[in-house]
Amino acid sequence: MSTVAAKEERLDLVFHALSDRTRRALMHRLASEGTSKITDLAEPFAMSLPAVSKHLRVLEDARLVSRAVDGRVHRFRLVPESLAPADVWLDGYRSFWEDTLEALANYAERTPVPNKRGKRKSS
Amino acid sequence: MSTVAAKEERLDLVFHALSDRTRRALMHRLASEGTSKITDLAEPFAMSLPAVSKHLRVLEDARLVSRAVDGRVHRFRLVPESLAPADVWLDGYRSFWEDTLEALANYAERTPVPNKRGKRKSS
DNA sequence: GCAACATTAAACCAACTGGTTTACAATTAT
DNA sequence: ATAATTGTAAACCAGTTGGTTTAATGTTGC
Repeated sequence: MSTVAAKEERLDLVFHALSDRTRRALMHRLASEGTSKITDLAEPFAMSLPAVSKHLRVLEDARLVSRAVDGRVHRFRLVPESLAPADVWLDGYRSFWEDTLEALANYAERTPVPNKRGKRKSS
Repeated sequence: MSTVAAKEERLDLVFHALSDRTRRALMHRLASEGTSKITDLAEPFAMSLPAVSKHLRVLEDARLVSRAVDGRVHRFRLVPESLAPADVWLDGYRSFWEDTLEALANYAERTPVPNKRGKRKSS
């Protein structure tokens, strides 16, 4: 197990799950509120319950959330460590874009443009 | 500009672009080989040129690559800093899953399993 | 037992995806 | 001028997505 193809499959699932703002919002709610049942999760969204149920299924398939069925209520919790593969993938490019931003910052320093947003790096 | 909705839109585009292994492979090639024309990029893939062309368009829409037309050849280069929004989003959850992994690592420390990878945190 | 509740299933829909093939337009080389 | 090269456009296709509405299923409370 843990073949290259399987890892690519995981990345497909995770990135796809993250590509919808409703699903990202669901994750956000689970992160801040902990375990929640689906009716509560669905409440703030302007869409039907089955729609939210489907979104949760997509997140579950990507293992980004897990489900605990307790009687008639399904409780979801975040499984944030499932984001690790995506993070590791991005890691491979982080040096790349930090170099670019660094270059950009250096350029900005030498250039007298006033509306420079102070998005400072620690280094 | 830079509204919440616009940022969500960017995340939608970036995560969607990353959710396909062919597109990730294209990014990988651009990262290792620098600027490349589309015929060269398409060569190792078992699909038609128009298919690769479409994938590059998706990456371009997400601003993950940029295109420079020079005569009849289109040269692509990576725009890795466009990964930053996705990285920032993941950042909001990193502490979460690192806590989990830390707990897992602590557990592993008390458990005689040898193959623990030394991914240390600075803190 | 029965009504209310929590959730999924099923059927449907329009739009999008990832791929194809064939045609076209533009540029370059001979 | 003509042929080869580079790439997109267009038309098409099967499958998926994100949503709906209307059942149906299982649980819980009275």
